[in-house]
Amino acid sequence: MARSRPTQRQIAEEVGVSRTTVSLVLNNVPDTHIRSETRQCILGVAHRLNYYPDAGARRLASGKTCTIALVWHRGPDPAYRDAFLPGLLQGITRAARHYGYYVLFRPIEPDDLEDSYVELARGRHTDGLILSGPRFDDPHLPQLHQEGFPIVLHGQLPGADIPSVDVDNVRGATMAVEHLLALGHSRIGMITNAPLAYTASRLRLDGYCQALEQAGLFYDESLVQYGNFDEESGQAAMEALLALDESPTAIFIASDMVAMGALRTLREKGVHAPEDVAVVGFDDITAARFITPALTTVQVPTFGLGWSATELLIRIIEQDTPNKTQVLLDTELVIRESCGAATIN
Amino acid sequence: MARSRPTQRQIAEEVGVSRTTVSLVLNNVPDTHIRSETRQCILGVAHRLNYYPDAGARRLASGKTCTIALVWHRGPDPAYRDAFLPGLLQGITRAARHYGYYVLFRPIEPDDLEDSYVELARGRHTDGLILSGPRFDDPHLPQLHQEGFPIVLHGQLPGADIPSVDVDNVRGATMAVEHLLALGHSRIGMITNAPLAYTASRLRLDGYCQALEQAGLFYDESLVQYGNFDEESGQAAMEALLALDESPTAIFIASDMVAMGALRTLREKGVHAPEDVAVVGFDDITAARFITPALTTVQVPTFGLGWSATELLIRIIEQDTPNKTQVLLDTELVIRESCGAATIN
DNA sequence: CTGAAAGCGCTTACAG
DNA sequence: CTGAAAGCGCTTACAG
Repeated sequence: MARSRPTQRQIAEEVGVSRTTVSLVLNNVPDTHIRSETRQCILGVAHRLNYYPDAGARRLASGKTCTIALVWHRGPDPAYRDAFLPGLLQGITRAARHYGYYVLFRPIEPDDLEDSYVELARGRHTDGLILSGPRFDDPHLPQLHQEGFPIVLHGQLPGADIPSVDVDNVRGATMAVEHLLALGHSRIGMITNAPLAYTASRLRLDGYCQALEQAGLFYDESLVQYGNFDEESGQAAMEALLALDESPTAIFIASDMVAMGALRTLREKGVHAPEDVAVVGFDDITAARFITPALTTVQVPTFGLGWSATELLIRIIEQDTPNKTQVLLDTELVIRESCGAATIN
Repeated sequence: MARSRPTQRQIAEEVGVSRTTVSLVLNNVPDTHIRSETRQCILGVAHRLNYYPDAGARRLASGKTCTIALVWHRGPDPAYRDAFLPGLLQGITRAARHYGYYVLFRPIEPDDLEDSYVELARGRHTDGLILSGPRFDDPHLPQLHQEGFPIVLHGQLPGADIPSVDVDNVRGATMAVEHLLALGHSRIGMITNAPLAYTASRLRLDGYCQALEQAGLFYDESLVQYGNFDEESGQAAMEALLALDESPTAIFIASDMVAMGALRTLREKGVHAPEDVAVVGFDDITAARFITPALTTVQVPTFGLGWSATELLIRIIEQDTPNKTQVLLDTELVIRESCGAATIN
């Protein structure tokens, strides 16, 4: 890039007009009546010169970066979270583009310094942050929020009033269990997606309980096992459920990744799904439709989460904060083979 | 961010020193001997004031953005390409961070204007581009490259001398086929990952041919079917192979996604893998290890591709261009169940 | 309808 | 060892 790029000054000189006018025209500033000829002329020269405004200069002068950042906590199980990344990122970048923003991507590894994203805000690299996978023990998050820096969480931080976008975990879980109930099951087990310290995990368990209660069934603690993001945890949990005196006829597994392990165990033990036990997962990862039996699951709207988070963030940035800054998105039940619904009809 | 942020000027005034000195100290400019006390004092005040340099101002003054962009062509089958995104992005962001760069993410939808990434370069949003999934018919790519704008391709553009990083598709395919040969197969079919217009597709077919030739086997056109990124194409291709008078005893499928369809067809037809037909895939998508039988496949080093592309790009940006600007990364064969190797021993 | 001018917060020769 | 000064390329009141 040795050759010097065209500037507004050059255009101004060539057209014989002030730089102000050039800036006004190029930015299409409203309420500024420039003679149509002048306007056309400026636009023409800009185009001929192949002019693009310098991002750095514009940022400095305007005080806006027109950039948002996605801060991506990889979390305890990177592979699990990676399953959501493409959809989320697409939702974010599409919305950002739609509103004229750029997207900076900043992953935070588990062992990264926790403040590694603070400079993005403080150093004015970005006008706002989407923080995916917020940590309880992150001291900078509440502080930045307090100072008025625009932040939207993907996920939730209980007790904090920070704007957030998340999937409606309770309803998703309820839906899954209601589906199993509707198929005639009354002894329904559950494997959580993770330890209950994780908000999503707690909420999905709540949904399970609510659905049972609604159906007039009692909560049986022995039917609940705890997953831990990965396949192995699913295998262990499923083994425990199969070892019960009276094992469940249906199981809601609050994570497809965990369900992969559970299904493996069923296969190894010669227990058939859905004939011997019906299974419904959660997340709808890619593998869900390739596994045998194809997994009935609760689909997380990753694109929608990204889009909503971005829209919310941009409204906050542009001082148009909506009343409701805690958004929950609905899930959809994707019926495949593992629940037995297809076989029944 | 109403409250005004601290600036170098403020630090300078507080310490009683010029702004030049502050800048020098804060940037740790070498060969500039500032008195140690002054230095400490400046650093101290900067820290106390919670000073972070303004990114926009710095960009404007220095002419560097310290940012690279990943331009991500979603391609004809977004779902397929999404499988590589997390790994690639992680490689890129890790390397970028290591060298002090930020990463802008810019997806290009199939129907986007082709020039949608040009402004990133021309408007000085970034010091260089990684372009994943380059298009033949993209007129801006050669032009930007010609002008000396730093670009590294992820993938290849035959005939262009643009720096690029790619997986060694030929060797990967050869390795897969050699594995099947070593298991005693001599009638080995192939399903391509995509039409041959795609470079990777062509190269993987080449690798297949080379391995056969090396083994003294003849290329039998009827054993080669053409996939098209997705499951459905895999089903169709597999059906065609099964319909042959003498169907192959082993099949190399140059895409795991396509292999998912092929395996489905086998299952439906009651043909067992690996007993009746051995299968080896390519890519190692997440589903490969969850499917039954678990898919033996050629693993694409997504992280490594991202890291290498970034390193190469940054060397080019920093005028330290290596001699070799076309990089091919090795693959690794991941042996699972579908090839029968595990069963044999 | 358009222009002269200040200013955004840095970096970087240049001078001492 | 340190400072005065110019300049990066924009935007934006303000004035006419």
